[in-house]
Amino acid sequence: MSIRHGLLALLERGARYGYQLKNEFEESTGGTWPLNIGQVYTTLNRLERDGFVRALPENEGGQRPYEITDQGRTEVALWFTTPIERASRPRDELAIKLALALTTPGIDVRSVVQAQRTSTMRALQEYTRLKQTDGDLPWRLVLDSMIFQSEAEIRWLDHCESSLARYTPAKTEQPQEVHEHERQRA
Amino acid sequence: MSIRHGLLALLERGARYGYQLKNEFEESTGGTWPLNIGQVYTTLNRLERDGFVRALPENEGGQRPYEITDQGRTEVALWFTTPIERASRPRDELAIKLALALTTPGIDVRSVVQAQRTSTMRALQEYTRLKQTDGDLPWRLVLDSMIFQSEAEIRWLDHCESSLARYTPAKTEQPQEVHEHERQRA
DNA sequence: CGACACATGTAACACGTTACATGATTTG
DNA sequence: CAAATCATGTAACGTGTTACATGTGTCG
Repeated sequence: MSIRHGLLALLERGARYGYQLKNEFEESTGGTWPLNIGQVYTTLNRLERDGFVRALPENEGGQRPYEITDQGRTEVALWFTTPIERASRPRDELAIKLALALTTPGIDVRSVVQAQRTSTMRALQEYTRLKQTDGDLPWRLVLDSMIFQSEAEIRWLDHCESSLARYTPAKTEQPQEVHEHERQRA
Repeated sequence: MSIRHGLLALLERGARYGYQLKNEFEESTGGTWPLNIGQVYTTLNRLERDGFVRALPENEGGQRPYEITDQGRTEVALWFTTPIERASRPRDELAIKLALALTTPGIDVRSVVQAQRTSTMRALQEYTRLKQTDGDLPWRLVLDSMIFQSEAEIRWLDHCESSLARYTPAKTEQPQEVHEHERQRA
């Protein structure tokens, strides 16, 4: 529902037409999440269907602006004041993947973890590099969000690895060739 | 694509039928992400359509197990070895919300941030409480993931607030004797 | 003129959600 | 017997993605 509400929030600043909405949406997050223009028009139709926006007559430039309705304003206000619960967010694919990797035979969880960490660290470096660039406050905060999330992910991956080490006897990590795998568990 | 790949990974352990898959999927993440049973059957149909699984004949118990195909095995392996990029994840609704709140007139960003923090901290407490309970490793790691993410979110929210303070002159920070309900909007 | 940005829209499709319909088996 | 659990499936709908079709205006 981010696009729906996002566009609605943009319309609260005044009437806008599709192309404008796409640009302002992308600008406000520094192009972090590109928005397909087609999506804008379908979303606007749905918003109109639900009574949150109203299409204005086509203007001189051949543009078709939309304006927000009172119902739309209520909806935006509700969106802003209602916190986002973790349970209502999409399933965390990475967590699912690792959880399943643990119990899938023939999968080396450690290499899964390591490949992910390498990728995430590269992303983190790119975000940090981008931070040197200057931009407006909204964009910088979005970027910071990515950074905080990446850091948390790396920490979690490290944590997974050490939890793993505690549960499964290390294979051939270093030259410690103890035959741990013979050990039995109660 | 988490369900699709999740079910496929479960099928790599052996043939399973729908109901079984639902249960194993939920168990492996400790019920963090409940899975609608209807979704399982539609997903199985799509997986079959795409050649990743094969329906087996109905057995004595009236169950209809599916088995993974070679193509399916390749797909699972690819899933496990390919890191998940941040760009390929769903848009971060919270980041979008805050970015837009900053430039939406009449929205008090600070209260948005605070409401979210309160909610997130409550969730974090609940996760921490759950950690006392015992469960298997996959579930504990999923829980840890939620904890790490919540902590990162709180850190980010704090960071947003202090960035905000640097940009907009603080209003009435300490003595909150203002009757909030009297406040007018431009 | 040709390329590019501006601007609107549709169609087909993917995944996911909810609700509904149906029946068998187990258990208090 | 009634209720709960097990088990399969379908229908309707929602958001989001991609690709396509179309047209105007501008600028080198």
